[in-house]
Amino acid sequence: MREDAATGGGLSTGDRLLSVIEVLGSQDGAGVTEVADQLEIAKSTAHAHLRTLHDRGYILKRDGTYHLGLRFLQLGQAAKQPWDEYPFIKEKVEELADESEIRAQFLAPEHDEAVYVYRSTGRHSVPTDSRVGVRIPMHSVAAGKAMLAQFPGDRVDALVDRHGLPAQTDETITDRAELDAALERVRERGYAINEGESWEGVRAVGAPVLTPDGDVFGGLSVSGSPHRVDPDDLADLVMGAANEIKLEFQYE
Amino acid sequence: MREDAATGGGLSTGDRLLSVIEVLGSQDGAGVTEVADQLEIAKSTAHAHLRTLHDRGYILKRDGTYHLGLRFLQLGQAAKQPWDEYPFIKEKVEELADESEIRAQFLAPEHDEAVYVYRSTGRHSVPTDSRVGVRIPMHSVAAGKAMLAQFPGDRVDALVDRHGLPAQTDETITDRAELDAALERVRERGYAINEGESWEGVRAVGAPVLTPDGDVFGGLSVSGSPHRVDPDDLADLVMGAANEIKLEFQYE
DNA sequence: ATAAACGTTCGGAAATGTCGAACAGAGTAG
DNA sequence: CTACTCTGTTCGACATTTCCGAACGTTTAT
Repeated sequence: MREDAATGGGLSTGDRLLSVIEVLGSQDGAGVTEVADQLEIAKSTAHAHLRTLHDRGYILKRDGTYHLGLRFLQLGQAAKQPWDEYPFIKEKVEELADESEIRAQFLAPEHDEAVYVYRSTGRHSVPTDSRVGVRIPMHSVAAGKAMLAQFPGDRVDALVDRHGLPAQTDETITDRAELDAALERVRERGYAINEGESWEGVRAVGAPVLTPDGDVFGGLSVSGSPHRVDPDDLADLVMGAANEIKLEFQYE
Repeated sequence: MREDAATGGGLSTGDRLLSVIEVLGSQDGAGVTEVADQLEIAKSTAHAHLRTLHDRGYILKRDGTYHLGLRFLQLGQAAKQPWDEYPFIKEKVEELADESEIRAQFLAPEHDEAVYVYRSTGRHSVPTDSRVGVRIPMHSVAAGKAMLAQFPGDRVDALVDRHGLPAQTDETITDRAELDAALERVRERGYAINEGESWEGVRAVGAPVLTPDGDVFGGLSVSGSPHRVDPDDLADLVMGAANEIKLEFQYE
């Protein structure tokens, strides 16, 4: 998959350990042979890695296959902590979902991708945090485009160089010039629209969340089927919420 | 800390990588030198590990120090998935918190420890998932004792051999005979009580959550200051909720 | 009962992680 | 403004480790 480890002073063994973790995370449960096959390493090697993770309590055996253990839940909470420090972000997401009666979400930029940090489906919500932690290319979601539009040009350049503009649907922007035009429109309007660019038949309206200093802190969006998402109605709501978060930072 | 890696076919490099992750997770942010000092390894070694994690997108630099990245949030969600498969568990925790008007939680047994999976403080909750993912010795919490009481004797033996009975407060059970007596009482009554054994001034009532097959699936408990926690009132509520979860499994 | 698949152990060859020293850069105190 | 200290970074060489393949034991399927 990646050869980055050898290139540039990384540790290939550690790299492989992470690959093993990813294999276990991307499916529910895998055995020694399955891990070895997927990573194209010897069974005995896969076994050694799994043993390391098991001895340390990071994975466990259930029904004869290995699974990620709850230690990752602890690490995940630790990783999320910087956002939990500002509880009003989660509150605003819930407010937004309640008022708009569609899904609302807050995404954070990380390593040039957008990551779902909070999500709410309003008062009548299915209580599970579906999609939390999921990474998605920034150019393919409304909140991501809203953030991109705030980045300096060279940062966008670097991002596109590294990841390209992978298509999620037929509507995804895959052309650099088209992206620039879209970002320019976002800056003019102050909000971004996603018209089936990440999932067919899903429309979203997103706005950037800035710190008082003007740094991009994340992106806020609401999404749902097109007939329930009217940008003219929702843009002010989303931008307002984003701005309220910005103001809350003042009192920290 | 641990020398387990060398002993028994583990990979010491991978072991060290996990240690680096733990250092970053146990505090907010650490630099190369700090990691090296804490693990007593060369700065250049710590640097190599951090680079590996950084190149793979697992950690990131913020304000000049390294922090866990949101990729761990994704792994954490994957680790939690087996419980999210049964949404009624989370629902029952919330019900329990609403009805008792104190905190309610569901803990899962893993690697001989109890891990907070769900937690609710009722309708007027602070919405953050505080304590989720935290690991705690089973003998020191109500839900943990409730689970322990269901384990076969040799499993309790193995657990005590491995971890001992570390004290959290002056009230924590640290004597094996005393633990056995306590577990026997739990079995008689059907529920466990925690009287300041994990935190001073916190009382809890817990019950085991079993599968229809009789396996221990987890533990449910409510907790709060003693004057708000009357075991005679709450035991039936907690045991009832635990039993309802058991019944829900039937329809899966 | 036989076969096939899986997890596990082991030794040796080859690859790689570790260390320390040296370099560069940022920040601070004088 | 300079000197000093702290940080993060690079590099080469040695020693350690990882990795593989083959063989063994165990379970599941035919």
